[in-house]
Amino acid sequence: MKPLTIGKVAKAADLGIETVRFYEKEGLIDPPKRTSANYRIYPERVVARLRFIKHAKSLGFTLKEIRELLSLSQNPQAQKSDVKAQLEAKIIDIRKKISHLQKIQSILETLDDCCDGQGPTEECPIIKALEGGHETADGTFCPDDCSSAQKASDKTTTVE
Amino acid sequence: MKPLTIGKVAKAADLGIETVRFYEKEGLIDPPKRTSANYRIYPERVVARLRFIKHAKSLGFTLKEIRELLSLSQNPQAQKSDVKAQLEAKIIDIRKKISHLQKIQSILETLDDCCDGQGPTEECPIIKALEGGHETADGTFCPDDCSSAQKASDKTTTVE
DNA sequence: TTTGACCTTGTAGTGTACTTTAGGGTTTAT
DNA sequence: ATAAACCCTAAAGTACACTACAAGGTCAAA
Repeated sequence: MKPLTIGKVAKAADLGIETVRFYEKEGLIDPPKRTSANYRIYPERVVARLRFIKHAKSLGFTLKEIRELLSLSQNPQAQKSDVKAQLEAKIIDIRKKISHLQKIQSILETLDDCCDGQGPTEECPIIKALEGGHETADGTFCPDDCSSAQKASDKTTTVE
Repeated sequence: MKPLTIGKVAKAADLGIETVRFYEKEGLIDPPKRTSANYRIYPERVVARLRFIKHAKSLGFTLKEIRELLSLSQNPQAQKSDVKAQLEAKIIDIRKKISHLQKIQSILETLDDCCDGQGPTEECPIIKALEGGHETADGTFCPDDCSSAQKASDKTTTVE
């Protein structure tokens, strides 16, 4: 009755039409059959697949990783443990990102503490700290002596 | 005596030559004067500026934000509180990223727990969950009923 | 019948931060 | 003198995931 055109599947999966075509081009969904007017007509199950893509993406999987997950889900030889392994790799990945951000957060907080926010930027300890400092093994900045910079700053700004 | 050419400042700041030229094009460092052969000759202080850029970048600032920080540091009208405000905005930014990743992490762990990793992918509860589910206000996936999916899976896989 | 909503293709643009390539000229060391 | 090491420009390429545009063809309703 109602052929499932691209606009309908896009709406059902809450994606843009262009995105659906893009996913076809990227091999994430199969090229569907066409009407005589060359319109794409999809089977119902493509909606679940598009939802899968959307949800996996929101959990931090890249399209490349999603392509792998989809091929696992379609391969009768594949084991659930293969999917589980991909998932666990992503968990590790996310944990690493979190701990990197936490490290950055604590450095930013240190820098924030080292400036009292009084006066012009000429003697700004934050800027001074970023001009000096060094990098740790992972390339992240690390201030050399923020606390002493704060002391110096205190001395110059608290003389009354 | 030894003119500070682009190769020397790049090395001193631990950046590629191309990156230094790129930062000039992007307005992060001033165009330096040139020799008669059109070679760039830098003042000493450009090294501190490049180090500043590198360090700020490693703390999660974008080039655009760094440009703003640099213009604050050069503006005699600017207050330290302006720099501090930028820093605090970035801290909030990083905190948001961390909490988003923590949310994702817990969802991924839930999904991981809901699969025993036994057997082929046909009945994979992880894939099933990602095809269903819904999105929360921020667009992140949320499984509908992972525990019940696990129960169903248990039933089919533990019959002996 | 004509208007508007839908569909088609291919190509180009977006943002971020570079990196690479092509095709030269210059300086320094041997 | 010549070769290696350095410098120059402009443009294109990279990765990621779309998004927009141009220039059409098709379908349903008023």
